Amino acid sequence: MRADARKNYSHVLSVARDVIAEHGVNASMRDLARRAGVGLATLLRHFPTREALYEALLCTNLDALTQKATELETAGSPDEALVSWLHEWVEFAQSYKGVVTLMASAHTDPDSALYASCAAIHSASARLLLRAQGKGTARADMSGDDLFALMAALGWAVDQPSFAPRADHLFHIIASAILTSGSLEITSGTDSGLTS
Amino acid sequence: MRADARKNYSHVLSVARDVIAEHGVNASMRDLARRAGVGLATLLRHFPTREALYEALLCTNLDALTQKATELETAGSPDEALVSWLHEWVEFAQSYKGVVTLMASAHTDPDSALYASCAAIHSASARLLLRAQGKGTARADMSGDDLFALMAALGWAVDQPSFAPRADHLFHIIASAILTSGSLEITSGTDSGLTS
DNA sequence: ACCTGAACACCGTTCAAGT
DNA sequence: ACCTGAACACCGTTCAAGT
Repeated sequence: MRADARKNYSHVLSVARDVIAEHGVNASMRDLARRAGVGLATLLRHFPTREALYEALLCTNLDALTQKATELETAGSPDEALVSWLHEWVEFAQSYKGVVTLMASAHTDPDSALYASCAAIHSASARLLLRAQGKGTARADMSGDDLFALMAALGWAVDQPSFAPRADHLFHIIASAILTSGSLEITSGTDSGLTS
Repeated sequence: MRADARKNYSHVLSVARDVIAEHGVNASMRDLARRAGVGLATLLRHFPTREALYEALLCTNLDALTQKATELETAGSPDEALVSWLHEWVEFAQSYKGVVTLMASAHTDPDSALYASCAAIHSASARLLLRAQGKGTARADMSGDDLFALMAALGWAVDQPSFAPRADHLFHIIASAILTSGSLEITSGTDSGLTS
């Protein structure tokens, strides 16, 4: 890659970070190009699709997320690990408005630039679930697909402005729906160690 | 309303039913007008916003839904009523692609044409929840807002093509997250510990 | 009263022309 | 190699002109 190209590439990426923080993942590409001071066609050759842009934008976050999952696989109790993982996920979901919807549709489209990242998160989740199920602390009648769907649904909900105020509580309800018992305090008021 | 206006109104509505069944709630208004053989401006004066169109389109469904809720308030056990209500909701959510997202954003916007319908469903849900909580068969630490958020999240999930195959099971998981025990089989043998 | 074409300001895609 | 303006086919909004 030529020097000017590289400069454009990284500059667009940094401007994109600001723009989607403001307007969410459906922000206008044209507007983004304008704010980056670059031709629209230039932006689109670096990132042919919206998803390609977000893949580049989120790859470090997504890698950190799956990295965290592998750490959790050997640390602490299986149920605590699962809850911690869920917590990480929700924090990620809240980082950029609309990112969950994007990933939910990408994770079944092998052509999507986000497909691999989704698959990684999906399988990391499934491993943590399986470990907890082995100990009997997670619902036995749940598949990796179910867990991913619940994660996506929870992530979508907390992303809605109207539901965001209840995010912590919704997290708690979903978490207790996944786990079978014990490790999670149900009683209201106490913060059940969800802070990472 | 003049005769020709009335004819346009109802014809647009019937064409809209087909178009959104095909393309979901984000179908192009322009395309809809074309298919209805009517000027775009005409369509937009009958239905100034997309939500106004869907309010007119869904009002019978939505009325039937809240009607069903009031019936359930006095019929059967509170927990069974709640599950039946949840079932009705999911069926509605699946009737038109994207309708849940539309309602989730409408339900906090008093200016939306769908606001009243959302509020009606919200409060009907809250009443059914309260009755079940009175009998101790629904989580005590859950508000009407939480229930509505869970309903929306579930409705969103089953609307995603990738999650639709697991719709029944996701329904089951969410239902058992709301209820405390008993009427719904949760996991084999073990008591779920979901009691509040 | 009601309908309509057209102008407007957007959007993402594509490509020939520039350096 | 890489960038860019412009043309293209869309979108929803608005309004003056028609009946």
